[in-house]
Amino acid sequence: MRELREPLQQLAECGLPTALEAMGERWSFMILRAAFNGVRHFEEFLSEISIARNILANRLTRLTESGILHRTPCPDDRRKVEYRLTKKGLDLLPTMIALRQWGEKWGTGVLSNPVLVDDRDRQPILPVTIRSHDERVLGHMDLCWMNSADITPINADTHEVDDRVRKLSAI
Amino acid sequence: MRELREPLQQLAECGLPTALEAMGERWSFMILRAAFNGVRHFEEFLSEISIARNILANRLTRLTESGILHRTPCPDDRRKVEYRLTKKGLDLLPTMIALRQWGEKWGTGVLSNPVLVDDRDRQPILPVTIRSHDERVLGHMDLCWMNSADITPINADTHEVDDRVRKLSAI
DNA sequence: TATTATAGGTTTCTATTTGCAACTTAAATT
DNA sequence: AATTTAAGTTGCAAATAGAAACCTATAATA
Repeated sequence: MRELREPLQQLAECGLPTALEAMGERWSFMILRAAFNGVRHFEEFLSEISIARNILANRLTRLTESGILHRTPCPDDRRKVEYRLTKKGLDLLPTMIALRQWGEKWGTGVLSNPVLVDDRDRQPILPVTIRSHDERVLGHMDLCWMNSADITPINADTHEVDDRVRKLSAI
Repeated sequence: MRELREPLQQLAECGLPTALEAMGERWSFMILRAAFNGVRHFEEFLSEISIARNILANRLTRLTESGILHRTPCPDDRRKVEYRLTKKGLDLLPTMIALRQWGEKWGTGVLSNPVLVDDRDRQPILPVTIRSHDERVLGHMDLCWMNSADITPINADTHEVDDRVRKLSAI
């Protein structure tokens, strides 16, 4: 980010306000976390999170409206409703993990247990970081803003990393 | 995350509530974004963000109290106060970028410009992802929870990636 | 079949938070 | 000395959050 300041009139146009409109309300991230942990029903959310009924109802509606959750009445028990993460909702996982890791790192030294591991090798995941196109880990001093028109395109096919990322986000 | 559900009683103990306590209020992320873009003074925040004076004052105090911003009276102009990101605040960059990228990807197809690039090669950064200890990009189906006591330690020295990350977060 | 329990809400009312506008205080500029 | 700037504070109205009771449809139980 350095000395280069993002053109400030355009600050309003970035993705952050959009994201906050969907996820900026109180409890939204907690509901999301529960959903990632397999929670699917109203009463289940209610008992996992210490949230008021009406607020939960409101948030679930809003998360559904914004396409983060999908609401389906259960065919087998018609009292029940299933809330499931959509692709859009699942795509919030990096954000959520990043936020959570930050909380763990800087919070009151509660060493978190259990820990998130890669199912394949059972090793803890890395801290979420910002990476250059060739996967180098970047700090905030390594970043700057550029007009997208001024960027020299590189041949993405020669970069299998980009492919992996593209493939992942196309699930 | 798969079928393995995080022990739910322990849901309360993860880093997310901590993080949300500091960053969960309305405007906090917008203030953070402004700070990352070099905004440092009260009136400057006020003109960049469409926030009310009293709310801004309140948020700046709270962000300062939670150690995300550092507040210093300016020596050269003693009316002014400087708010600067601390290390703890800077460490929120991956979270913020992840959130922003999500907003850009799923928001109303406003192709964002300017774009964040690596200062070194002027190429756009990658989408923020979750990675295994050996840098593989992981999706939510690749993750599971494990008791930290049950994890087989690997020799971190043989993994230069971990070193890079460790070095970065030690700035 | 009648009764009770469960699931997923809604309603009502109160407390807290947000937001606007005006005011304040100290320091710098003209 | 008068004005402007910076960083707040105060007072008040509107919006939002939260607790508790209530409601409706369905399912399970006696």
